[in-house]
Amino acid sequence: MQEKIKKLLREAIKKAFSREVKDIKIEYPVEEIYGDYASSIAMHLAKDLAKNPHEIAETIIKNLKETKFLKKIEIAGPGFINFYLSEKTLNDEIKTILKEKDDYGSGKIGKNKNIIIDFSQPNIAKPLGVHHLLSTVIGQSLYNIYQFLGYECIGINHIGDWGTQFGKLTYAYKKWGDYIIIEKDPINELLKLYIRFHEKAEKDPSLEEEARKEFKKLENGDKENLCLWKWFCDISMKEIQKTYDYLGNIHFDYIQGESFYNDKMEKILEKGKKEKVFKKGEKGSWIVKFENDKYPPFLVQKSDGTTLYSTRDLAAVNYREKTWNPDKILYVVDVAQSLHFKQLFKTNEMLNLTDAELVHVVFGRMQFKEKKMSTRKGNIILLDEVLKEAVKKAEKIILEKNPDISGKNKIAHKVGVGAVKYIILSQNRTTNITFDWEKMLSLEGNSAPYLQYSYARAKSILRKSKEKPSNQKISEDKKKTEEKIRSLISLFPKFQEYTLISAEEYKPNILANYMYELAQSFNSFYNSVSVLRARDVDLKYRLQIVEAFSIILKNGLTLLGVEVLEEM
RNA sequence: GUCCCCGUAGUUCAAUGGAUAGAACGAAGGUUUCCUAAACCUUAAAUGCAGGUUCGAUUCCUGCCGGGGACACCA
Repeated sequence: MQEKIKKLLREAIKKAFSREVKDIKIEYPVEEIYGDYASSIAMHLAKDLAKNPHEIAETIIKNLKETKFLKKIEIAGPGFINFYLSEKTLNDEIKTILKEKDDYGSGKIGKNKNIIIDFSQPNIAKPLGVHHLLSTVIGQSLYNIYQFLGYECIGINHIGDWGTQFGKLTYAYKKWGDYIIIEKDPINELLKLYIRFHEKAEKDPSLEEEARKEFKKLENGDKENLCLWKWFCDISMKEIQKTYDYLGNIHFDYIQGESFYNDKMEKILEKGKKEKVFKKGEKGSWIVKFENDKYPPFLVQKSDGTTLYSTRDLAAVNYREKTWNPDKILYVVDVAQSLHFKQLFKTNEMLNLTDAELVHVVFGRMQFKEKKMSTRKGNIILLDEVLKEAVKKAEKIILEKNPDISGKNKIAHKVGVGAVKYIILSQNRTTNITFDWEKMLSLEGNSAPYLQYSYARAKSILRKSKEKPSNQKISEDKKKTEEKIRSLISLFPKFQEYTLISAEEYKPNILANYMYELAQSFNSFYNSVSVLRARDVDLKYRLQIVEAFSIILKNGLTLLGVEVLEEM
């Protein structure tokens, strides 16, 4: 709809003023009385054309080619053109929804395009903390959205399974580790070793040097260290996978950690040095320098000859280009790494590794009210712990609200986990997120359970509609009924539009906010319009609306990775 | 010191340069003989400060104040 209006406006402006307007923005008016869509184009053109906006708007309207799908067009305020969709357009949309079902809202704009989404990136030997939710859930949602729009998506988990940290861990294990204890509770015991290392290293900085030596041995293929490394990885991944499973709907096409690039970095280093993009730094290290010192130097090889995160990222860009020839690569990573990605992207340009669009999908930090969270010090809120608490809370509420329902465990799991995911997804990713237990465990208001509940209500109506009609007489406020119906169905065509904007901006919260608005409108409708007690045409029509609503809600929640429930 | 991000009701968050700055939680009040009250309906309550650009600024620019982060041998 948005696109259609855009096109019509563009043509009308060309015809009337012989101007090409590239970027016409179609807005959603703040109030329903201002229509379903609006454009402020007349005001933008006013200065250029030296005419007043009203006049321009009138001329544009006169030149609109096709307006049959609209009920009316109005000029309002300082010169807005407001578009009102006709009932027929909205009803046709309902038919489309009922026909397309699970595919409704999907698109083809991504046809023949592929996109790599690099997300989650947990570290080996450390448990998933609650802050890992951000990359994992945002990344997965973008994956779902892009796939829905027709892109071929390649989800990669770039796990942190290489680097100096393994030197630290190896050193710590050799000194204080115990095989049997670790096998019993791998991640926690490895974490303890890691913390112990940092405690000791604070007093004795020479340990850092020891750790670097261990890592160098590892990188040079030392058998013992390699064996230990492999073991650390295996036992950790098993544990991490358990958490992903519990979170649900998390899917990676490839798990290619940093170690995956061990044999792929030499080529990049050679290329960089040969092309003089890599320059000699201090003590025999290699760095990239940027034009006008726009960014600080980018270290790509350490003075002892070993590699870094940056080296592996460059190798990854190269590998991904050669393997998939992607149109885009998204890095769903914390804002703390902004500079790193700026340096990486710029270096990519200098080395010409790929012409794919590289995007750092940044998100804010998770902040904690009480203490600073640091894996090194061991105060970390575990993701498992948060999820389990949320499920527990959901269980409690089920027992209060609907104690006779069957499948309580499953429902509690979907509600609890969904709620936690939704909190992350409903927030604009660029602002820092404040963690607090109360918020994480909140199951009302703007939350996943609210949406799931709305869905369950809709499905309940649909189930009951198959029973025999009550045939009671009802009196209803006709005007109010019409209003509620209009508000609800006019939101339907926007599903696709918001999905598209979410993808363009890499912001699932745009979709989430729409879903909430839709559910609110449905609940308001539910409250004042009776469906099952309506008759004949009304009954049929209202059932169609309810079904259409349920389809959109399900499709949208699926994109967010939140599961719907038939009953709750 | 340099650079980046963020400052919106009591709290946690929305708001593609547009119309009366939206929600949720919390507070005050109301709605169940009727499709699931995990709901619905009212009320009170906010753009850090000072300039600038614009017909129009929470949004763009400058300065200040406050918070977070990054600045080569960690990732």
